[in-house]
Amino acid sequence: MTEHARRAPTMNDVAAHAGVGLKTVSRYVNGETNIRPDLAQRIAGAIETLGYRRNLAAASIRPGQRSGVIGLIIGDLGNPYWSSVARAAERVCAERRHLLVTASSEEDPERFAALADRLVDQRVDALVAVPPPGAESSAVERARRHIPVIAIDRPSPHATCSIVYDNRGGAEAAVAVLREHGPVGYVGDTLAMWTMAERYGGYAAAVGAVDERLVAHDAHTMDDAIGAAARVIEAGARAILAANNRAALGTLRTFADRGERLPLIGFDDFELASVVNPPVSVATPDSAALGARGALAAFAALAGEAVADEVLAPGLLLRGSERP
Amino acid sequence: MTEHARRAPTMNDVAAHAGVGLKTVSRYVNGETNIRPDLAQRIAGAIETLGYRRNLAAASIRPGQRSGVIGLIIGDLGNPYWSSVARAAERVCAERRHLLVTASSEEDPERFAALADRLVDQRVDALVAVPPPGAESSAVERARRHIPVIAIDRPSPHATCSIVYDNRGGAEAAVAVLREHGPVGYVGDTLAMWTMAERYGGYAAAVGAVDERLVAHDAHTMDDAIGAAARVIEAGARAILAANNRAALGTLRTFADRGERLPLIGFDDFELASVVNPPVSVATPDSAALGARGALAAFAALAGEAVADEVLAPGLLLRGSERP
DNA sequence: TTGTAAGCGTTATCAA
DNA sequence: TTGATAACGCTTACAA
Repeated sequence: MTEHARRAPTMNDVAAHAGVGLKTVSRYVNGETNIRPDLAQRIAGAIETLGYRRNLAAASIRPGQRSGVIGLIIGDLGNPYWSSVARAAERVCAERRHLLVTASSEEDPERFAALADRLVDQRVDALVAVPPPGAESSAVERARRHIPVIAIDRPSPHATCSIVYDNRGGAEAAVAVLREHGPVGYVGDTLAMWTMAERYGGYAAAVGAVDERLVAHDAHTMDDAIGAAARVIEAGARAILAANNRAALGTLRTFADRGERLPLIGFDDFELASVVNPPVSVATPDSAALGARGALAAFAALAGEAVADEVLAPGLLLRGSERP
Repeated sequence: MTEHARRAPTMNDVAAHAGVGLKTVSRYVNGETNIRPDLAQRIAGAIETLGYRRNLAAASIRPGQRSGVIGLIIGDLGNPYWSSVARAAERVCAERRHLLVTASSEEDPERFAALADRLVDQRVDALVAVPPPGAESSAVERARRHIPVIAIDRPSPHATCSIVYDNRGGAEAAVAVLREHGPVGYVGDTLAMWTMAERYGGYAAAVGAVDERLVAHDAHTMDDAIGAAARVIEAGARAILAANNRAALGTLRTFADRGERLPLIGFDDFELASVVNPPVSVATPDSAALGARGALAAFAALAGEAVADEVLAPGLLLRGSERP
């Protein structure tokens, strides 16, 4: 039951048990080759019988040594967009035999700062983070003094580098497709979010003169999105750009309520987007690519390589809903 | 650029800078109260100007000290079911100011063992893990000698305790609802998976005499699931129990292909299950509860409290698809 | 090839 | 209340 309460055997215990010096055990454990075979045997036996496991935390406190752990701060692990980022980052870490500590900021600057500080204190080797809107800068700056910090999804001026999607370009491309059906409406969330501002910027650039009645920035919740979509449709929109997946779902719900469907392109892919009828087209930042590139940049920075900002081109997945 | 290359200031540096003893800084950093205010001031100043961050990894190597990190091994972070487990566990950890290292086993016993070993080596305080089908026992047993190990989703005989859902009961309840419409078909994955075997067991118990033609255990991929569902329907099923969400999606696709819909209850909730028409009913192990209870059990074990196996009752979410 | 001794950054002991 | 001094489990000179 309380088996684990017993003091864990140390490298010293192994050395004593095997009747060799401490350093020889260290060599063995670290896979160094120059060890007499019979000693190696004895050490292996001692490790086995004692149930010895090396203490990586202890090994890593020496300067120049790394912990083999990467930190990741995303918005919310429960959101498919973010969990996809995390999964991709985890995969890159696993290939390099690193662990990943994942934390959710809930887009709260204070929580973000606390998590970033904690991760630095825990001595993760590098930090991949989605800076929340607002005053994240000091937290990033602080972390940056100790470890490489890669900002993803949104840029951060203090990060080692930033990897973001071309949200603006994605919106422009979507509008270019929708425009032929008539006035394009826009349903999105607050412009305080960098991604939203970028997407709206792309929309505005593509439509030329923005008709404010065709635009909604208050799709904060699903209900808000439903209302916003209804408003935009009633104002005369003949096609809709929904600037995130909540807005897209709300718009779909509004279509159902009104018994009328308009050409629609959403933003951010969502599960089952391909299952509803017609399948929903989306301009989608490939979240997996974000996570993967972020982790890769972290490893590059750790290896001392130069890392540069990246802007990943958004794919436009046309599945059918962009047509009348 | 390479700001972080500089050697990080240590507690000793702070002590020297503030002109106080090492232990006094330690006291200050650990929030102990018996410190002369003026010394506290000097220390705070030194910490600020030096940009000192304490090294939690170094602090935790002392026996009896904990790392403040919990390990979690799930099937795949990219799967909403598992990411929901992770998110719930993370939330419980965050409340207790702990970090969570999440790793995906991909249901591979070897990968699982490697991850469990690594997490123990990294000295996480406790391990919450989903044991993959097959020979996980030795890995759990090994980890168990060092730290509490909580098995979730599936039982493990070597774990400190196991927290699972009543899959059998959920399947029985679902069949009880579907039965009135005629022969109930079953679409699921291999019985080598503990959860599948339990669900199928519940199905078999509820239908009494199983008609093998109405049963498919080969829904490994979405395509397989589509084929399996078609077979079961053609064999005369008048209602379907889909034993995981892939099976449910495949069955929905088959309905669409055939232009015919049967009463359906799925297993494991999925995003947008409530959005498709009609909304899909599911017998759902509340994955969030699994993660939360798992983490809570880990903390209980760490606190020296007795922990016991738990079987969480599955909820049956009837949304409409269970009717003709 | 092997082992001793000196750290690494922190916490704990204990005498001042 | 304070601060030498000794751990903690490991790695790394440096000898042997």
